[in-house]
Amino acid sequence: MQVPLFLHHQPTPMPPSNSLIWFRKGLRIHDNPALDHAIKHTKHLFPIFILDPHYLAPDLTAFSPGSNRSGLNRIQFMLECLVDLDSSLGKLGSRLLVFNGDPIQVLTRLLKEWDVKKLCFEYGTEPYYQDLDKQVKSFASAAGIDVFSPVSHTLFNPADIIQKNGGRPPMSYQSFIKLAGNPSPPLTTTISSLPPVGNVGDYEMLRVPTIKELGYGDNTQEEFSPFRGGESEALKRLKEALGGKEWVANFEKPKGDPSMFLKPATTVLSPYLKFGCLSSRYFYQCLQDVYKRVKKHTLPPVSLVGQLLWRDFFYTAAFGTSNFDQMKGNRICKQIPWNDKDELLVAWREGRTGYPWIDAIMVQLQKWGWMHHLARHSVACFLTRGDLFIHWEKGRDVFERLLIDSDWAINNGNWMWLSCSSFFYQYNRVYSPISFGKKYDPNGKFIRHFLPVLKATTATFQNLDIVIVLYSSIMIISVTKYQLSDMPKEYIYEPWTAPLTVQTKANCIIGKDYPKPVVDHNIASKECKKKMGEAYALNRANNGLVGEEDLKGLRRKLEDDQHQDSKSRTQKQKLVG
DNA sequence: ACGAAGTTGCGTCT
DNA sequence: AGACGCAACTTCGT
Repeated sequence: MQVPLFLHHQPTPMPPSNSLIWFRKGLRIHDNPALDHAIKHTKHLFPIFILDPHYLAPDLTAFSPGSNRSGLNRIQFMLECLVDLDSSLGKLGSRLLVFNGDPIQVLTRLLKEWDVKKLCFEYGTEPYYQDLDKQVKSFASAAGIDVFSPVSHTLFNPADIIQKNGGRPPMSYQSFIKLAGNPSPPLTTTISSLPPVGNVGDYEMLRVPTIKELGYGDNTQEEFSPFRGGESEALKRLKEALGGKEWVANFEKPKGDPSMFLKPATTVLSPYLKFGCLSSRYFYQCLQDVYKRVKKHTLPPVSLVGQLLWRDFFYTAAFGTSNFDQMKGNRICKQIPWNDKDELLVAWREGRTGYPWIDAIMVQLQKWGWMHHLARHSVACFLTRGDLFIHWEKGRDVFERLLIDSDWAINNGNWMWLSCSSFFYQYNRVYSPISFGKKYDPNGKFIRHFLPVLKATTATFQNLDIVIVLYSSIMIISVTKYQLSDMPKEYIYEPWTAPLTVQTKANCIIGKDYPKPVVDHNIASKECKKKMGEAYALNRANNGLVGEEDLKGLRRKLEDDQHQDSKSRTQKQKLVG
């Protein structure tokens, strides 16, 4: 049923006044309870978005172009979301007012100067929003401003689930499902027009800025994400996905092919859910509608609906766990003596581990800001418990910066999952950086696509710029030298095993044109499993309360053991030789 | 206390 | 393609 907007009867004696909707996530018109509420009984509506310099100021010291919090792909994606939102608001007789500055300062000033009586914004469950919103709400209540802050980013209210579970978030998916039940349906109101924007006073009205205007103009990124931001794009993408009825009904997440990139094996709706361009409740309802029209469909956890529930599962766990984004002081996180080998971290980050499958995925991350979830698993396992034994927080930082869909709860949750720090504990199951990719893509098409030329790392490109100026012909040679694409498929996953004649013919000498593997997977994974076993034992013995000193002690012991092992390996090799 | 189950491992066998 | 051993984790429910 559609109700004309200004006929809503409000049992309030007050005359219509000014409302402000503050967009943060939830960059959409459809199923937007904060917007729906903001337009009721309202004379003027001020729709605002605040560009926070703490988040967006360019940072030249970061390892990739962008701000200190985000790479360029996600900033670009967000700006596209804002442009689309502005255009949608425009069609309804309004517009998006964009401001620059500290959110609290900007917001409190605007509320005062515009005589706002009602402030609406989507509830934020992340610590960042919890802190921010506490300040905003206390200001509003002192100033006599009504605040409406509905939970509409997730299917459920995490607080409800935690309460139902006796105050703690459920730690397994099945127990979460049992508690969750069915989500409430999305709003059905269709907005046909919006109250006019009031007099904005002396403010200079910014349009949504471009990447260049934000000061990232001289970026060295060579290829941008193929995914465009915005609600319109989200709904288009959703419609396309839902059109494949059978595909939706038969979707099984673990069976997806991580090497598909021209036509990804998943919906790629995650970035739109992250920014709230797509309502999770609307998506959920659309999926239920498809299920009703087919005979048989897959079920959680592997189905598409199951994926939405995973999202809520992690949001709930994150909301109910202090220090969710770190190992120390995190009740649910195993204390593990990860090592601190920066050169290995950088090799992983820049896609030069010497394992083409791993490196190609990391290049896809740099260029596209998106990879298939199994590809994420593969590289996350490799960095942490599988091969390099580097802290999951370091990998988390890289993903958080570069993924266009990076989402605080989900990203941290998955890093704990993959590193066997929480949620998942079967550390003996290690992804092979060789055979895992091979089983989907035996010819190495994915590798050949993402590793044909030099990677778009800042350092490399800075060096190259100089080369271009001075010796342009040499540059061309050095680029072609890095080709891995001609490596025969027998060796594409393990190029170091190719005979020198093959390497020469492929124009790719291992150790010179493409790196040698940074670790031997067979040895490294065995050592990692052993370390995990000892770390688990320590956590068990200390009943989860592992102190700094305990961890230091175990780290020393493990390093000694490893030293002994490698010594005996060398001796064995000598004997064999 | 105990058993069952757990979104997505690998290698080897048939 | 599917089953099994590998070696064994935790959480949840009884």
